[in-house]
Amino acid sequence: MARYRVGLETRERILSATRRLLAEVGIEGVTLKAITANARVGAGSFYNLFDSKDDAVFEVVREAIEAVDPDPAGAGTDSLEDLVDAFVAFMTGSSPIARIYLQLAGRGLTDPAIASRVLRSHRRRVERFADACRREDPSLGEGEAISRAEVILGALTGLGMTALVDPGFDMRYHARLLLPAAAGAGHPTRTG
Amino acid sequence: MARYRVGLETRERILSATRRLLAEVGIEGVTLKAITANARVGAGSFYNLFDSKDDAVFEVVREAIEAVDPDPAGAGTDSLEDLVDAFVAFMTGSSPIARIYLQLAGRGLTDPAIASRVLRSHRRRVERFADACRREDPSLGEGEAISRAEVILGALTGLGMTALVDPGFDMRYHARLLLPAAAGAGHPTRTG
DNA sequence: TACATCTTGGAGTGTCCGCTCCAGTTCTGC
DNA sequence: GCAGAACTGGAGCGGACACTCCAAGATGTA
Repeated sequence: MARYRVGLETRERILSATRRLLAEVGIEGVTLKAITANARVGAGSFYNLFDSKDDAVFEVVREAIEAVDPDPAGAGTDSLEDLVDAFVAFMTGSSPIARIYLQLAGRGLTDPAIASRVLRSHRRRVERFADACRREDPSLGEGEAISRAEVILGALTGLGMTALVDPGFDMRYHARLLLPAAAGAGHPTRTG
Repeated sequence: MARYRVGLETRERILSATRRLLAEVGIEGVTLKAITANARVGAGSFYNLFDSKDDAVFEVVREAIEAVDPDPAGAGTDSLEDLVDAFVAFMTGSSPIARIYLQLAGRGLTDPAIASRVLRSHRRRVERFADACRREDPSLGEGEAISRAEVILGALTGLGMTALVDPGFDMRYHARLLLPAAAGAGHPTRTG
């Protein structure tokens, strides 16, 4: 929509403001008024550059998720431990995008449009983890690797949630417990 | 606040309507208007019986969480597998409270009042899982048991989230992977 | 029965929201 | 340096929201 230089600059200013606000007040607190005030821009300018408020929010989240990728080139050099550590850093680090991401996921539970976007991102991440699993243990089948990835990633998400709600929770410690655990589990087993 | 019989009945009708609406439209879609219309009650009656809309929502969630407890008496007879299965059923079963619970947790990420309620419930559940871990392996220390419980529960929460967003996801299968996995992990270990 | 207290409905209040509209301005290609 | 398209701010719209107010009626108590 933006073609002139000034328009593109305004667009960036709006995205910055949105990013800042998401970090400060979470996804529920971000209003159009706050965004435009923060970006020093009129509502008309905003709608000249974005189709809706959510459009800007999604754009910010998308960019932020891309930014934390430890191997954006897809060289396939990251170990499972690297990925887990990166995820922990992502959840507990200074970037607030993890909180936003989980809030979006929560919304996705009743909003199909959001759900599809969240799922797409989740599946990409599962693939990445599965690849690392197979690199670590080449005898693994593809399905097994995906299962392990799903479990580790699910666990990390849940632990991240706990960490975000409970500041005293040591996510790194608990996440590390997953590494040997996941390596030992290949098939669903009855224990009782 | 309610003392007469009619007031108590109205209160129940309001809670029923809230419960029904939470199930149908999720936590974001529940409005006061919808609740009062559904309960066939005026706004004034609502506020005669509840302090706020959230009050009614929390009450419903609280009751629902109590209802799914497989061992409400606290007899200590539930195995880890029982608890995991119960959690899976809770997440994938017909009751919509799991979805609401996760949505509340998401809100808790930026709303401290909600966060404290969510955390309280989470800690109770962790304790229950930890007790089951120690029953399964009495040599376990208290801290170790809590760690295992935290990991299993975190994983279940994350897997539950995936299951709710992705209807094709087999949560039961993946949750079972956690059982032998958790049993083998006691201390954080470096693997790389 | 007498009467204090509780319950009721729903019109109304204040607030906030996302978004539209548009007249005026700035930008860029030619 | 002109034409036309892109950009701008901000008043204002329509509607949703949680919540208040209160007169009238129902209920429980002595």
